[in-house]
Amino acid sequence: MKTSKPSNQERIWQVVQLIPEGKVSSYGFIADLAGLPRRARFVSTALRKAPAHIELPWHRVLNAQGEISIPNYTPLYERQWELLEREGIIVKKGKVNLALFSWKPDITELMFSLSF
DNA sequence: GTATTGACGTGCA
DNA sequence: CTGCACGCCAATA
Repeated sequence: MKTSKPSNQERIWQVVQLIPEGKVSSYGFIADLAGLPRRARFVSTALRKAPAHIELPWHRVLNAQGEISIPNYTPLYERQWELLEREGIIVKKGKVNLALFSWKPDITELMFSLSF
C-alpha cells in the first residue's frame, strides 16, 4: 500500500476526484476538505499544474458564487462550460445554481476514501 | 534575495 | 448590483 504522505496538491487532487458526475464544488470547500483552510487560491494553482495523465474532474470546481472562474473569452473557459453541460449541469451566463448542483459529501465516507 | 501573479473568499462601502 | 481592500501562499519572474 501507499505509505508516503501526499503533498498538499496531491491531497487536493484526491478530493477533487471524489466529486461525483453531475455535481460541482468550490475552490474554498475543496481546500477545507484537503486540510488547507483559507487556501482556495492554492486549489486553483494545483488544478492548473495537474499532470494530464491523472483523471481529474477539474471542471466541477467553481468559485463560491457558482461561477466559472476561468477568464472569459478563453478556450479553457468554453471547455469548462461544455464539460459541465455535457453531464447535465446547467450553466447560465457562466454561472451554476449551487442550490441544485452543489456536492454535499458525507464526512464519514470521505475518511474511507482519502489516504490522509 | 525581492516582486509579482493568480481558475479564490470575505467583508464592506 | 459593482468595486475594492485584504488575507492567503506556492509558483514564477
